[in-house]
Amino acid sequence: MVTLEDVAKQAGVSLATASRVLNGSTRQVGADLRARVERAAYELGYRANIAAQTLARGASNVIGIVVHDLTDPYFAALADGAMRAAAGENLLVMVGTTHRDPEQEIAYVATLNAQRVRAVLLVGSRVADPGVTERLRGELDRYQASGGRVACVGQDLLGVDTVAPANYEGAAALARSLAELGHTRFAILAGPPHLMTARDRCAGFASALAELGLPEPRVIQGPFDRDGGYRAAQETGEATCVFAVNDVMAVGALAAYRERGIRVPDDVSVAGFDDIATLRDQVPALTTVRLPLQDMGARALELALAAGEEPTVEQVAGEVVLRESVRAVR
Amino acid sequence: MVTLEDVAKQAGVSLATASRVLNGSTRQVGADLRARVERAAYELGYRANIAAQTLARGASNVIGIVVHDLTDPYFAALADGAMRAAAGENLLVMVGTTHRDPEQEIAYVATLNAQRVRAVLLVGSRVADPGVTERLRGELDRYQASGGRVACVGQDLLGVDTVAPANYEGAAALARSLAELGHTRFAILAGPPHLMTARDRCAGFASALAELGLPEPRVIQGPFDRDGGYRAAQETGEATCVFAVNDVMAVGALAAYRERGIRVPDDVSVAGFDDIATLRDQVPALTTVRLPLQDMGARALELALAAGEEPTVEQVAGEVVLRESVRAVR
DNA sequence: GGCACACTGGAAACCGCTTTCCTGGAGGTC
DNA sequence: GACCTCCAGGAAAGCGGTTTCCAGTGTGCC
Repeated sequence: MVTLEDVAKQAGVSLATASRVLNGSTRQVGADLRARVERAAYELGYRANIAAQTLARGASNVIGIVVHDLTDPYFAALADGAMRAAAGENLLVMVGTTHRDPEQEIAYVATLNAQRVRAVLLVGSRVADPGVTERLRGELDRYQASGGRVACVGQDLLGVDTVAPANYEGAAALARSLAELGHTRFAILAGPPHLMTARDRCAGFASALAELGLPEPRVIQGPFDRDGGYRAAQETGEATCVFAVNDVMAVGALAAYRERGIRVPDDVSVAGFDDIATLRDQVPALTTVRLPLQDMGARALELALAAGEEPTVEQVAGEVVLRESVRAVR
Repeated sequence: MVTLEDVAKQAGVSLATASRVLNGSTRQVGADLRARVERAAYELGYRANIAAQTLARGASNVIGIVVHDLTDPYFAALADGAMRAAAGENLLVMVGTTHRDPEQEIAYVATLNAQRVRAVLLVGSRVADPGVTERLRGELDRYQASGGRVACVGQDLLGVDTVAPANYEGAAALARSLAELGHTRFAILAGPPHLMTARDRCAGFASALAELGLPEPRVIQGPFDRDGGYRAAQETGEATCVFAVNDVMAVGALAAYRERGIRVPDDVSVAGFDDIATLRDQVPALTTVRLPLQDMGARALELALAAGEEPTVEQVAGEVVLRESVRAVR
């Protein structure tokens, strides 16, 4: 491994000079020494040891992103947005996937703290478990105490900068749009009760229905993924309109109805949430609530990096997008 | 920031002892000292500084994965497989996305080298540009010379451990299956000519047709993504069977046909490649060549970590999966 | 009882780089 | 011409760990 010292020696200069030339510094270096150093570095194929730099500078150029599942396009889009923003700031990205295990999430924060990453982005729904939240908070406190920056995408549960999609309001708006089409008997594929995102969307939808004086929707819980939607769709009974709390579940529901010969939207209307790009070509096209996922990811990074005294919570509105998977009744 | 020295001081032991207790070592430490150190570390909330550890140990516990685009489910699946494998080995993962820019890929290798990561995984098609390949090779050489490990998923172009999907053979097998259904007039949505993956799949398909004595397929080039498939599908003319070199393009093609009132598979059969999980619920279900993407990602990491003198090239077979997007003719 | 040996604990060298502090020379001013 | 300032270059002190080497102690064996 060629070190800075090798370069300095070959160029016939001091370590300090070589460092100043190669790795940026406010100090000037004379033209000929500078050239000698650059030449030596090139000839030797020098690559700075970033671990050493990080140690000496006391600051790294890495950020960490913790997501639940990269193969879920929702997280992929958020992560991608954050990574583009990071690339723009010349930051490297460390990605951890928890596969929905909150313990893993806590462990990642600890590890990223040990790595002294500049910022940590927690992407994905918080869970409604005070114990877990408490311990996560503890780990974050420790990290922040040593100068780490944190932002999260999801719920404002941690007292850190947060990009919060308007799950409740978005679902409520969707409910009103669907009610306007004449639907009265609703079902909600609600996901798991401990996931705040699922819960908020479910609650928003249900409360909008209540405000309109419509009958209570049938709420069917289950996993937050495609198969969860598929299975929950078996139990929607008489409902003429089904709201899945995310697009991936909605696609599962579409598959279930298709198999059973139930036509969407003729027999039942289906709506999702998120507006996942990969699913835009579904047939029938999915009615959903669009979230600007990439922007949200990028914004979270910005929030984390901006110093901000008080934690900022940024609400991101969703936009109801009516497509062919729903139709008007009567 | 609490350092090991703080812990040692609080526990009343030497730095060496504290290090041995907390950060793993072959050496034993007496029970009471051990307990004192652990207690002090806990009380102070000590987190080892990994940059320092990396520097001192001369080896990091990080690997790098370079992909083209995380929001493309193909890469997401490969990356996920690799990340699961990495988690099993207790390695952290640094992910870089090139957005299909080969220069970015080279730059990432340089950066990851500077980070002294344990291994680098290059995921995604090589490009048919000798200049780029040459420079990438140079950067990899440098990295490997200093003990770095490299593996790649895609083509065996770099003289490193490679997991190589059988693009040519898979496409050929698909062509034979489709020919068996009676099709004779084919079109290939071929993607861009410089992408080896696209090129190999296209060539495999075409040559199998040739061997069967069938007329030459119409080859339509374009981008490797959904919109590329959508646009290319405008030009398939008289073909009764269209092969898109990946699933995402095939979905684009399906959308194009749908819009134009061309029924799949009644009017035209469509097949893709990869068997992307997120697209399994497409209607009509996509005929494709299944690749075990997650396994491939995991395997690439294994290859990289295993010392291997000679670079291993591991062929991964694809499995033709016939679904409703194709039908027999005549 | 004496001696070799295994083992635990600590001092200190080192990993590769940054940055402070110091030195000497060039240039400017009165 | 003396004095001051400014600046380029180098020596060396860290950054926070790991690990080698050494010393001291307790144990086993003859």
